[in-house]
Amino acid sequence: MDFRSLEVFVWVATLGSFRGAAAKLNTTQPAVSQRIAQLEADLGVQLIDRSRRAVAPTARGRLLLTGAERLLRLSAELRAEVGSREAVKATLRLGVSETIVHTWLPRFIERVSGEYPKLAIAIEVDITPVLAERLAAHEIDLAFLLGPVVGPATRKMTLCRFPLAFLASPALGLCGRPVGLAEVVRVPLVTFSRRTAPYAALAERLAGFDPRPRVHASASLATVLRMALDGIGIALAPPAIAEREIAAGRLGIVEVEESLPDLAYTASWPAAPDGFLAEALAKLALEEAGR
Amino acid sequence: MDFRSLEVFVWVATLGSFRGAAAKLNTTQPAVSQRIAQLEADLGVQLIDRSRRAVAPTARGRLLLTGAERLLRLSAELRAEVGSREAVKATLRLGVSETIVHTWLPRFIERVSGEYPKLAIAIEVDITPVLAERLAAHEIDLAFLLGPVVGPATRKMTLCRFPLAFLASPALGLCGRPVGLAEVVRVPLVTFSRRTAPYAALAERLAGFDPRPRVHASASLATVLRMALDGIGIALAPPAIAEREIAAGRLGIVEVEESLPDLAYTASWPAAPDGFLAEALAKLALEEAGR
DNA sequence: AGAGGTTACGGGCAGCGTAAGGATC
DNA sequence: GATCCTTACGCTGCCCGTAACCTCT
Repeated sequence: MDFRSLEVFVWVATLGSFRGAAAKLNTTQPAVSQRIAQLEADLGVQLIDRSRRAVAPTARGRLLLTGAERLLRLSAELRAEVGSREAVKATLRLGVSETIVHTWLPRFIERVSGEYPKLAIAIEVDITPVLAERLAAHEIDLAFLLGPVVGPATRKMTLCRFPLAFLASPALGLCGRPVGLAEVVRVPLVTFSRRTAPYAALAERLAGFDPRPRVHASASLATVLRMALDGIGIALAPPAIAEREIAAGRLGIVEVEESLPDLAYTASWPAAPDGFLAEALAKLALEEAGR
Repeated sequence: MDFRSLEVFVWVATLGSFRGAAAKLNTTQPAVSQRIAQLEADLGVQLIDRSRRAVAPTARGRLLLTGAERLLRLSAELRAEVGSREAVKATLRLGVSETIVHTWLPRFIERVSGEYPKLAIAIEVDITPVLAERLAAHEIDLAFLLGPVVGPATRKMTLCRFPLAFLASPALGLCGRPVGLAEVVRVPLVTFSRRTAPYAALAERLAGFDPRPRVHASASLATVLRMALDGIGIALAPPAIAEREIAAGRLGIVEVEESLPDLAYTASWPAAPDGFLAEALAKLALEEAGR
């Protein structure tokens, strides 16, 4: 009975699948089989009921599950307490919204590399709903994304709020004076992907307009900016992602009275026994995002 | 960081010695060295201060010590909770007083073999003070001996009480009628080894007699009985050890008014992280001793 | 000089991945 | 028949024990 076997068992019992546990643990399915078989032989007890398609822990297995989760949690806490950060050697899969990539993610990565030099971070950039799914499927360990993730098995921490603004090329002549929304929407708007919360909020706000304003959506925030820079449309995005362009005068903030809700970004991670590192990184992210 | 490394570390930190830990864990000193070095590399922290003759844990090491003890205790509890007794595979070193060997130890061994078929028990028979020392030195894991063991790091459980009696060969003509102590001590007494509590109690009781009664002491209880059977003296011992001889009429109980204190036997085991099995066996012993 | 910890080296075994086999829906 | 778990097999790497070395008292 070692930590590794307990970890494998916890994932098999939680996911109800040997293959799923193998995928989660970056190993092969026979390796998982072998560890479970060995654990059962070691304890002299059947732990997993394999008779059905979806495997499930037996009564004894459920007993072990709670105990194993506690042991793994305590061992992770102990590691964090006595071990040096320099010695943390692992790979953490991080999902991030593009907004964050263009704001404080570089600072965060720098900070993590300094504090955990042996920690490898695998970054996945995608829109919030995709990341939320991957988080639920345990395919990423930590995500910085828009709004809280629903689901009981997820822990979260609010990181930062970005106000939304209309960003336009100065060539459009909309900057430097108060402008009504009706005037703005004569030019196409360019914003986040259709499946995101800001797009939905914008669509709701524009519902009454006739003719219906044109709204372009891009899954790539960099592309949104590019389109605004080229005068194709007005970007609805956090000014924070375009600091350089605004400072250089290539983009300006359109002074619209009506405000859209801020974008609240949160860190989310599964409340799994290996979530301790994710929580530590979330705290670091909070520090960096707050600057 | 696995259970084995934590166990090795706990013993090194507790005993203040690599060699001592190796002896306790039935392995070699280099193996202990390697495990500690590996644990330190794994955590990226120095855990043991080797600068002095008696090694000691560093500040970080003390942190790890408390956490490791808790983890080991919890894992032992988890094993006991979900694992089957048939699967318990270990060697437990048991120290027993000779009295118990001659009474309920065979029943106890039988019972343990039934409940824990893969558990090997190494029995050491000796007098209580020797066993208490060996217990303190972690050279035995569990002891059934006379009276409680002093020491803060020891847990105990009262098992049984044996009344003391004077056992004499019927040829001496002392059985079957009330006899005063003064008459008894005309014959030499034969009892436990000089270093034991019953011997001390007897010596105190006989302090006022003149001439001083002769008292033979034997480290072997079987020899005490042999001497009584041969009429060399009167045995002061629990009748329970001589049931067969009494039933066969080869020994009789001398009816002396003044009674000596009962012998109270206890199970004792170190409050070490691996004491869980010892505790379970002590409970079994309590059941068998109570019959 | 002796006791105690470290380093070096060789053998054994557990654990993993690949590949083939069997059971269940 | 497709999916999922088990079994078989070869390999790598860890861990242990033996032995030689270093250090401190």
